[in-house]
Amino acid sequence: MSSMKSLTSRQSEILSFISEVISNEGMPPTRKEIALKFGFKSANSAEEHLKALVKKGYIDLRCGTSRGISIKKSFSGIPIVGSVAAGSPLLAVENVEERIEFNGNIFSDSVDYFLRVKGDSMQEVGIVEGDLIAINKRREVKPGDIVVARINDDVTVKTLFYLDKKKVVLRPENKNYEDIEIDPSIERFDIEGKCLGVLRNYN
Amino acid sequence: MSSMKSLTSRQSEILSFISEVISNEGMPPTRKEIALKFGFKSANSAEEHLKALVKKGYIDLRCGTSRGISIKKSFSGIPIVGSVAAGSPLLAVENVEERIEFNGNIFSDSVDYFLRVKGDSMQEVGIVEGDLIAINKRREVKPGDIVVARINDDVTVKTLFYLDKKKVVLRPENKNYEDIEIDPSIERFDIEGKCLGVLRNYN
DNA sequence: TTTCATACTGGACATTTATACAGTATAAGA
DNA sequence: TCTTATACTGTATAAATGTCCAGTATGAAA
Repeated sequence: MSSMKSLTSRQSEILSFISEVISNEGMPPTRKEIALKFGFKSANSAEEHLKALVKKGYIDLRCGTSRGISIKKSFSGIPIVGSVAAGSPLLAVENVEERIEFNGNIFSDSVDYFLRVKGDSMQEVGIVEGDLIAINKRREVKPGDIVVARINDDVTVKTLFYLDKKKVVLRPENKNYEDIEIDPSIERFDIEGKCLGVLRNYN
Repeated sequence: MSSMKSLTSRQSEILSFISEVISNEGMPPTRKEIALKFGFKSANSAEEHLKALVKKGYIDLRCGTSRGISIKKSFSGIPIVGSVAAGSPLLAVENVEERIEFNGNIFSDSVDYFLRVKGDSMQEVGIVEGDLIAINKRREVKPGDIVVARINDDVTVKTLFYLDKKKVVLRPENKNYEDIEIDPSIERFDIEGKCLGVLRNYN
């Protein structure tokens, strides 16, 4: 898992396309459809890319079967980000504890990853320790949104209360905690994404 | 939606099989695969069943396309049960407010339906008004489980605290509410299912 | 009674599809 | 430098697949 053969940008595009077609059309594409999408004049180009993806362990091909492409479980699905190592990107391999299969039109935007909630600072809006929150990566958020923010090296989930160039206020949803005020010109501050919803699994 | 053309048992079996193959194999079956499954000696039998399903509005066929079967959204997916009319079965048409596409290995058991939460009686465990809770239909539950129960004509979601033939205690997870004690030999009491998890969508 | 829907078998055939082989060209490693 | 991986075009072909037509048989509806 850690030493994963890297894909060329073209191969990566192909893999994304396959994944996209599966979720949009409900079935994997044919070689011809891949060729059409990328402007290949021969279906064999698609075939060769597929073989490369098999060789590198990203997909399986069922031979003799139309549309017999399946994306290997370990690389499909949406990553669950557990504890975040200080300063590292959220989606760095060491932060991804697992991946889950998840298809559906449940949330209002696409889910880039799930973040496992630590602590009780959001318990009054029903977000509790261990919950998975669905995150869409974006910089633009508005007051009232529940956001994933990075303050210096720490990642936190709070309600955005106020935001301008000189001042940011993040509000915990728990009477025992106080608002966090940040001056982005002094402290390092970044919006990592917006919380689209919550997923909790009992047992 | 309400006056849905009914399927014959064979058609229903075919539809279930298609749905099963899609979720297991990641692509719809061919006519031949359907024929194989049901022991038809001709792929045309499958073709005719597919046409019947199209005619009755349960699926779409993309012509000339291998495996071009798609189950119509309105009949796939998992039902969301909103307010429950007194005395009616949870999954009665009038109680289903919507359906959502939902595939994945997220919950510990299969989700039969989602129930939309009313009120704040479970807020201390992070289940709040408007949340969807994933329910698995079953009679057997144990203390500690969050259950969907029917007391006389009312449906309620609570933590099961105690259960024997003469006494049942359901516990709201909110200090403002008191335990509900039922004598199943006097009151009508049924376990409708177990809550597997929570789904919440902001915005 | 005639029609129609259901549920099949059997055969035929055009398309779709997977997939091999022969090339061309470029860039990276050994 | 020789090899190997990448990224394509072009051609070919067997197998898979969709889909039509002609039957048979049954039961329900008109």
